[in-house]
Amino acid sequence: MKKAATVLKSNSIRVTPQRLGVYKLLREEKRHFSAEEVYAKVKNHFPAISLATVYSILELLKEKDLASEVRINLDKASFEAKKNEHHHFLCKKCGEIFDIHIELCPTLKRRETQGHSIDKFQGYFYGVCKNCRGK
Amino acid sequence: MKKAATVLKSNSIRVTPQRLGVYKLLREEKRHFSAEEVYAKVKNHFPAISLATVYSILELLKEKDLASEVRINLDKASFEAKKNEHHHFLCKKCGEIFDIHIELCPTLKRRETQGHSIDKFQGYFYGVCKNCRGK
DNA sequence: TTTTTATATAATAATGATTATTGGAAAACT
DNA sequence: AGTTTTCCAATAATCATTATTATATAAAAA
Repeated sequence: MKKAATVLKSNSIRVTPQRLGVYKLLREEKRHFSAEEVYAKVKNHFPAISLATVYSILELLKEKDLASEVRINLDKASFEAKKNEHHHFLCKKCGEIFDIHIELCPTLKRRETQGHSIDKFQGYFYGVCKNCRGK
Repeated sequence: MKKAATVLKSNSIRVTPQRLGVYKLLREEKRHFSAEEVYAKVKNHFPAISLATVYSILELLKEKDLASEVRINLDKASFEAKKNEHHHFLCKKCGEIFDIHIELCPTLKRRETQGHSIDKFQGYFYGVCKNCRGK
């Protein structure tokens, strides 16, 4: 895997420690983070970083297609490093988000439906996760 | 179709003019409303109603499964009267939300995946709607 | 390496959606 | 009617996100 700094540069993002910190966090821990969580984590390395900076870095990574925002939670956004198209599952007990890798049916893969042209499709699943089942 | 007041009663919701107003709006105009839009509309009939009341009524309708909340928009919730399971399309040009009625593939109809049990599936489509295409 | 220049950051403040509170009004029950 | 319960309006409070701005810093130029 390419070094994080190289990826940023090749996307014409000026490399700063804060940006590197946020991007590496998303790439290395392969889970979903709220902006607050990113802030808390990155703060360990850069105590002076501010929440607003975290938001602006996340926005930048989104624009450059290095991160994506998931809105399966009703109250706040989650962020993850960009991966192949996949879908999400939200556990209503523990609140954790899981990636769902499922091959979608042809109907959902169409790039057009009812006259609308489709750029992107996101599948959101809700239920109880395997850890919480039987508790 | 049953009268709105009857539906509320049979769901053990005490009928008040405000509740009736909100519920009838969602049932009769079959589109998606933000809380602000519901407020503006219902205000025509009940000038004294407050936004907080609108939120609390929407919450109540959701609990009783008479309305549902859609979060295809990143910044605010949309509400609609409960219908059969369907999916949503958000136009990135005009911001309008359209219902998408598509038969799901068997994979998505499973009530279980990767060990998680699934209550609900929501498909979100993003793109350019038929009205905005070719503009 | 130093200087320059543009951009990024920190530290607020501001905004906008949603939720909590509270006192008083209306409905249901006795 | 009197009592109790629930509802509602009118804030105020909260929480996520965005805007602002003065200072700091990375990359480019000298």
